[in-house]
Amino acid sequence: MGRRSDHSREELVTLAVEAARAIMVEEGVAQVSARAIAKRIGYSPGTLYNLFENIDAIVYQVNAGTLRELAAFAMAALADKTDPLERAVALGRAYVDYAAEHPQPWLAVFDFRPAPDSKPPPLFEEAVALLFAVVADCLTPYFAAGEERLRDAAGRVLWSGVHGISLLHVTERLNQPEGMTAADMGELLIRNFLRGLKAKPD
Amino acid sequence: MGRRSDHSREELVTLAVEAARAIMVEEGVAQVSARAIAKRIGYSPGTLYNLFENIDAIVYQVNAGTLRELAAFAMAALADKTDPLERAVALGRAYVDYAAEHPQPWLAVFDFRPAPDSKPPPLFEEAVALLFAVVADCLTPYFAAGEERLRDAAGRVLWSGVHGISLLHVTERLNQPEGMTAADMGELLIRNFLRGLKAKPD
DNA sequence: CTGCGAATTTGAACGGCGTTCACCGGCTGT
DNA sequence: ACAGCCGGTGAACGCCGTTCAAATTCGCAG
Repeated sequence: MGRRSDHSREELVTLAVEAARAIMVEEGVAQVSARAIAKRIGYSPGTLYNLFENIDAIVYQVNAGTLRELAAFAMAALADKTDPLERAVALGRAYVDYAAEHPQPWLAVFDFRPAPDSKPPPLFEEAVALLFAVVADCLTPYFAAGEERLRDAAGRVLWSGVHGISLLHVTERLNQPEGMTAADMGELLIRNFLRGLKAKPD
Repeated sequence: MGRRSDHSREELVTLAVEAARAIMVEEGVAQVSARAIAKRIGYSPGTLYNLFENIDAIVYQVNAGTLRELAAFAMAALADKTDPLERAVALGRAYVDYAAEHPQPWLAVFDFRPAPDSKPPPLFEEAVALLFAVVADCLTPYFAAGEERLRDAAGRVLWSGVHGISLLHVTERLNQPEGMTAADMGELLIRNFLRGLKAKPD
């Protein structure tokens, strides 16, 4: 064949990314391959290399969408909450719930490990920075003025902790006691950690 | 060639697992391949399939060793501690430090995802159960008799949290503030969480 | 409407992966 | 000494990512 132009370049990019996401959801990130995507969109593998530098670039696009969706989901969960503690709890629950509902895309985001020489993708920096703004906001009441560094550290700790719970849950290694969901575990972490912060002057 | 017998079957297994570990340490788990292992030990790839069902089985053996080493390292860190809080902190530090010092093998343990249909490997259950015995022990003073379920949940939460910190640290996404190590973050988590537990009757 | 250059798609090809298995040769028991 | 078995071999299969010369179609100038 030759030139076809039944799709514009942009449409093709969208098609490819959507196909990749579909494969990811249905079969896991490991099954996302150039040949599999090409077959789905009715083009040949070579075409993908006119649109993307490599397959990782496609996965990266999918991951970007996943992070955007996660952020939107988390923000929606905060919409009606004003109390800092309740906001923190809701944020944690949203994080764990999103991961549980979209395990493959969520895992793909964190399984993506750029080669050590390649530039670090701005994705995490951005998305996580956004999340941290909210977390830091929830934590502000727990710290005196001038303690922003400590507050930010606490925010990172809290996020890391909830992330760990999510990860072990999604990979089926959390083994939470029956009657308790992964989100409950996250809430346990957040409430006790923050209660510990408040009790700090001991 | 034909039969060689310059190594017994057991020696061959050991050689293969050691070679796999060496590749893992030097180049990451992704570079561990049948051909690479075979080349290192001076045999052909086919030989490995007389010894192991597949390559995952070799990685699994390496991971088993890693978990044993991690457990030993953690236990050693506890040897001179008696106070439950200090034991918990020391355990967390040991976990984070071990991961930081052996990033590739440690990552390989958690990157290993058995196919959903295959039997879940007893490795994690075992190793983590051992770790939990220690964690639960540290947490006992924080719970009344009859609250063992809650205590165990708290133990899992704490481990998950420290694990998350380790993971994000090793994959360079923790972004801790300067002057603060990943182990410090773990300690922050543990101390505040446990202080929160103690303060529970609020 | 014709023809041609440019743009785009293709798919064979390369080297690598896990895995299989028919073959072959050295070891061992007789 | 010799047969037979054990176990190592490596070519082969079907995947993977990636490249690129060739083929084809599009759009435009004349």
